[in-house]
Amino acid sequence: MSCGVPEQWLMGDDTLDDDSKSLIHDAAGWAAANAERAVKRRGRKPGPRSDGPTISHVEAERQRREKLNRRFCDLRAAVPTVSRMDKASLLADAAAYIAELRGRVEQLEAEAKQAAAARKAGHQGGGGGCPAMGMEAEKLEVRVVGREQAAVRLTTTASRHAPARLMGALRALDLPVQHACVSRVGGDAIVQDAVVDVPAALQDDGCLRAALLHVLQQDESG
Amino acid sequence: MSCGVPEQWLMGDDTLDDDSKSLIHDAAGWAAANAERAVKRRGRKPGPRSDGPTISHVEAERQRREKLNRRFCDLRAAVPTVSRMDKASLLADAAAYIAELRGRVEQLEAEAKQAAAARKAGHQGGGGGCPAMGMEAEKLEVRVVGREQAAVRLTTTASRHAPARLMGALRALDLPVQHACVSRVGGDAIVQDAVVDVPAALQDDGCLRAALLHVLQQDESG
DNA sequence: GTCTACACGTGACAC
DNA sequence: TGTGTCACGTGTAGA
Repeated sequence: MSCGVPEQWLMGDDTLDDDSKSLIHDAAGWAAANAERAVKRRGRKPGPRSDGPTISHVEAERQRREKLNRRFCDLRAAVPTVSRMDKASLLADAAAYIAELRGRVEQLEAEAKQAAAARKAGHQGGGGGCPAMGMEAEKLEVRVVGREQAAVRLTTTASRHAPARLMGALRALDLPVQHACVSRVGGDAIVQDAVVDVPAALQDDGCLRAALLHVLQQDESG
Repeated sequence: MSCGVPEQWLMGDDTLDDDSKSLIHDAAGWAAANAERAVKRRGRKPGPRSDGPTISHVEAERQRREKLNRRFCDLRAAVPTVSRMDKASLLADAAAYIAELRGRVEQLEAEAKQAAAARKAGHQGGGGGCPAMGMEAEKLEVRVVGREQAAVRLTTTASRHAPARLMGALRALDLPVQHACVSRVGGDAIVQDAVVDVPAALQDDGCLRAALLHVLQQDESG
């Protein structure tokens, strides 16, 4: 098996099939197993015994010890941080590792929850279906310039993803962006300047601005 | 202490201060402790012994057993899923619990890495998912700069509304835009430069680029 | 030599 | 009833 123990644990029962079901209850079988166990035998000697009903008890206890040691081996394989090859230290390390893992799970789950909450926020307008919420801090300026182009400036203070909103609105109106510049000032204020192509039907400041505002109000998410 | 064991574990050493440092090496102290230990004494009888140098060995072994049982108690407290009050079962449950925790940590970390890329469009198309159409004329460069920011450059030639796509992708990944600049050159080629905030989980060039590409591929419309 | 850790056989419970 | 688990004292091996 060789689970990494120094040279002990899982005593010399190498020839005994470790099926954990091979119960040897007759004296002959136990004697054979005991003879093969002679190598690297630690504990007390068998001593003078009168073979009675206790011999099955001895074997049962032996198998119990084997099972326990096997479990120790498994646990040792499951714990990556093993300070010493000691049984007691292994138990302590296992408990510490479990605590560490649980802490990491807790932190990761909290992060996931927070991220999900932050992402879901805004999509569900908190105070009723008024789509104009948050527009108080927005200002949209539009000026048609030249023959088929317009300059657009959107200033926001409470829109985490205002760039996506403006670009999405321009796409919704099919206004190709010729140039754009986004700057965040002071953490939450965002100034966006853009130059877009404008079809003939929208070459009016008020008309274009109304169309853009209408589309912007459809997308209040962040 | 009462860590939840049935009525055993932490044998009748109730009067012995469990400081794990009270070494009783003199015969009188051991005799007193042994007398108080008389209640609920399991194991073998003392038998006819000639009080010699073994008495300290007995006490040392006793303290080792106590320490081991204490560790068992601690481990039991750390494992929430205890099937049986058995020592071997506790070891197996601890190993299983560690495996479960590790699996959860792995999954959560993977989820955190992927951020909310899967939130935009819920599982579209079961066929492997190679929507590389139209991507030949696109190039995305990502470089994490500074502590929590990244520079992104998207160059496109066949995407009429590439600005909306990039900003939408940045919103989908919840990457706030600090600065951005869009320039159209020659009619259909568009160069976009942006500086975005990046959470700790995505502060890796390859990881961030993969996430952005994945989201960009969801939005091939124009 | 001491000290630490372990396996063993064994008596005693408990179900 | 036995069957399973535990604590105990002990012998032993390594540092």
